[in-house]
Amino acid sequence: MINKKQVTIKDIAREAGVSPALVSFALNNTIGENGQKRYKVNDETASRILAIAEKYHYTQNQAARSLRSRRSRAIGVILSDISNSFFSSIARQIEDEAFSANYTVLFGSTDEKPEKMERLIRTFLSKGVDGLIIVPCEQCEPIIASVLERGVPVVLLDRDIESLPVNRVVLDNESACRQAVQRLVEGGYRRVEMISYDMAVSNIAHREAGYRAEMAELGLEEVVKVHRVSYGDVDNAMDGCLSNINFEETDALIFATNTLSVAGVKALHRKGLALPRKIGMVAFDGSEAFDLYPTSIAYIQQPVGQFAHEALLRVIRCINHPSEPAATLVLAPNFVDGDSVRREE
Amino acid sequence: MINKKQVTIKDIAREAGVSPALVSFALNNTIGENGQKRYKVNDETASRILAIAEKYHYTQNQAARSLRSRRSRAIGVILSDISNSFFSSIARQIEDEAFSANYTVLFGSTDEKPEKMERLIRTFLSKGVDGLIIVPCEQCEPIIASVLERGVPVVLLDRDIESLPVNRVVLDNESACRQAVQRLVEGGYRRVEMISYDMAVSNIAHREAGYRAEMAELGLEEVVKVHRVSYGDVDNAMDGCLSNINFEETDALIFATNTLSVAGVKALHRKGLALPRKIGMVAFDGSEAFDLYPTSIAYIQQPVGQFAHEALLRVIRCINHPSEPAATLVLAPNFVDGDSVRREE
DNA sequence: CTGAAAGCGCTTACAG
DNA sequence: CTGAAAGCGCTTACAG
Repeated sequence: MINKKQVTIKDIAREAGVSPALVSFALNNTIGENGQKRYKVNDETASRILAIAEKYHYTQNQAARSLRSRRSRAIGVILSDISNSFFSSIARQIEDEAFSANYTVLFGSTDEKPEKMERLIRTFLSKGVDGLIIVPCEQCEPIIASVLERGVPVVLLDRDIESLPVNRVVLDNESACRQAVQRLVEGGYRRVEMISYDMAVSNIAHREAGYRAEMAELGLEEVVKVHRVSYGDVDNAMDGCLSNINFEETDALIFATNTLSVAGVKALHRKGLALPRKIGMVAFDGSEAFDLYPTSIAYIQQPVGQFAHEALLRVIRCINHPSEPAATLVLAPNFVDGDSVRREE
Repeated sequence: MINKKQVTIKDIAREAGVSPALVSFALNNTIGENGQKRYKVNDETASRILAIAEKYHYTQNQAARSLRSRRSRAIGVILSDISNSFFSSIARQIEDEAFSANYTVLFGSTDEKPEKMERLIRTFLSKGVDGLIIVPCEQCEPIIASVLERGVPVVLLDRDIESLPVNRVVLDNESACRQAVQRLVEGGYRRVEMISYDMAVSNIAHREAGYRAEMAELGLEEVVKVHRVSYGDVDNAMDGCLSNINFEETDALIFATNTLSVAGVKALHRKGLALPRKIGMVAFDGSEAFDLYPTSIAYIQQPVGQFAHEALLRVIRCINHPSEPAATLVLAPNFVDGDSVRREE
């Protein structure tokens, strides 16, 4: 920014008749997170300094501060796609809470591409972020491992990389899908299949595992079937996927992500398959799109607020206490009931 | 970030047997936007330097760079709410294009509150952003004026503040709503009313003005009516708003924003008012929610990509050529047809 | 084409 | 409780 005449600590020091260092102390004590002052400054001089700072609308030069203190008070958040509602909601909450905690946040979207992940991490690191919240994509374990080696605080969000000693906040995906199976079977469906992504990430894997486990538990292993569509043009892929399903046999579908769920309902609609009579379903995450659909759709609700809150909390804690061991937080899903799990007789 | 042993320009200089300054020149020439080199470095030494930098995974310390060059290569983007799909799509596009242009972006959401706007601007400025893209909210003219006075490059997005000498990228809101009226009237509706926000921002004002102007032009001024709901809990507000409308008289509704449109369709649905027989409508922006609705809904489509692209382009141009006069870009809306504007006889 | 020097604005030990 | 000094890593004129 081209600032004609930015007021500096020196200007304030001159006017107050003290040293620049003292101004720095005074200023940072007001900004300090907890009540206690690290460097005690005479209350009187402090308030004189603050008054002058106020008068000139002094704003700290973050670049100088970061350079010297090796802290940027910025964190990087790397998501799959910030225009996906699940991630944009999380982004919004992180933004708000980070702001309150006096941090700014940089967002980046990977589109599930490891190259983008790498570029984003590099950029954010050169910007000097104090920590990273990351939704890992396929094949990015080595990248994240190298970040950890450099001692950068990292929290993995939504998806896990089990082999890494890293903080994580994830959903209990297995139990989520177990519950989905249970409800559908209780509702009168038997041949429950899953539509998932062709993507090697932990949440997808656990959702599939939960589905399989519960089907087995209910003695339905012989009808287990997971259809996988590739990430990208979902609407198209979904039409293709559904055309491979024999709906005379298949009773119900569980969709493994929010995007798949919305695309799925649309595709079923296009095929003229009536919910819940012809086919039952459970979605992952709610959507505005369901509100106007004639049948209320049951879905697995993720605690978005908790995701955001916990991830931020943990990354900040990790910044302030780098030696604490990494922790895993598994959040409980909430099943939201709907008519789409009740076959009408 | 606590970096045990970050490689600096000095380390590279030592290994290459040159001065730190030369390393800086060499590095920045590769990074330089256009082909021409500002400081010419011997090709051989340059490539030697680059090889060493590569070898040690050198990443520039942005804080130092910003402090010295007074450029951060960061821009701040202040929106109403990044979890609103219109804004999150714009955010995503800005993020991508900024990344390609070697800029990082900071996002902030105002929730239409001038205090938040002010805090965000202060924070971003202290972070040293090179420029700002702002969706102004009510009562923030003085704040933005003071930013302009400081010489900070600003582009206003989506909404205008006419009194300010500032760059802007906005929609031709008036023509958008004129068209909406035309289509509804052509489709057999007469008593067209508008549902808008109780908010003093330019786009809302122009949408209302367009509606009024076209109604007048068609000789329907006596049935002009604008209902205003307050920003916040839209679903609730919408129910309240609709309960004040006599649907024996009112023929059709134009909704002034995307949030109002979705809330509107839902509320009409709850009231059991069938589209398009009982009531016609035009939405502002499309929505996933409409895809599953039995009647296809006509809407005014905003060129989201252009919004993002042009705003970024202009803020960067303004950063590089601060003396160029401010310019206004008015984007054309696109009317997407649907059955909701055709009254069935 | 290359080097030495100054300095961006701040914080951080270190003395007093 | 307060001050003087050094230095974070880089870029930028200025000489050569």
